[in-house]
Amino acid sequence: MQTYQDMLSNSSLKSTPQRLAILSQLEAKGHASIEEIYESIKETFPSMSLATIYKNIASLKEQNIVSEVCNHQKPKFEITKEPHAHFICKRCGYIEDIEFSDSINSEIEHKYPNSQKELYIYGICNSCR
Amino acid sequence: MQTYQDMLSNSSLKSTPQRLAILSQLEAKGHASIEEIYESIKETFPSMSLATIYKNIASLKEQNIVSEVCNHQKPKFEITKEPHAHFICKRCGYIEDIEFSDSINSEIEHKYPNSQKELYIYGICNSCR
DNA sequence: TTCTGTGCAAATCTTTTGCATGGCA
DNA sequence: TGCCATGCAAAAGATTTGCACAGAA
Repeated sequence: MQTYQDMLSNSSLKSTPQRLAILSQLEAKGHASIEEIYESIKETFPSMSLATIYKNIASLKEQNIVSEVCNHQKPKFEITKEPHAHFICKRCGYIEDIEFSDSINSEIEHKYPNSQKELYIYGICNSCR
Repeated sequence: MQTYQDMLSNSSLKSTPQRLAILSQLEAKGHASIEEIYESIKETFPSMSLATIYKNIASLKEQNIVSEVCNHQKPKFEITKEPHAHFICKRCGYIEDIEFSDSINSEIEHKYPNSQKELYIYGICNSCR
């Protein structure tokens, strides 16, 4: 299993406490917005700057270490994992990782071959209903 | 077939040249961002204000006359139609309306009943590849 | 030691709001 | 005529940038 250190040294990015903190927050929360990452890191790491989070999310995205998840509120981020689908609440922005049957996956692969695709379902989650 | 006038008078919104212009731009373009709508309306309707577009998109969304389509760039909007799926390019934001087989639709309906769901596929479009 | 990363503050967008005026029903 | 809608300008929010200093390799 790859550590954050490994992920960073395999990329062109240096390992810094700020980057490790961002990655471990993303791991803990699963999905989080810039502001959410900032607020929770600040508690234990008060010198962390918001600009640093913006810059690092941008470089971690470029290196494909984190991925952006679209929703109807603020953009959220997750650590890049095996390809998987998302269920996303249109109202509150709640995100859930989901799996589909092989038949769906192959129908979609057939329609959109080699397109690095991700499947999303936007709806209203149980607690918003 | 419903005209824009009909849509507006069936809602609580008055018919104004600005609203009609926004709806006809959305119809012409299929999908467009606030800025794109603004730029193209301004050509023939220079007094149109950007704030008016923001306000109207918000009220047209509330009335479910237009819908928001998430992508990795700026939010885009479309006139609300029959439920349908979208293919969206992660790189350039290109949006295409798509249809799925009944088997996919029913598998998804089974997993997420009554959740006003919309299916999206994010990938890389042909011209970006 | 070198060069990238960080933090701050300023700059730049983007979006929202308040208010006086205009225009639809 | 009564209200809702518009346009402007200001305010508020979100994101990016420049630069001097700090710290990873």
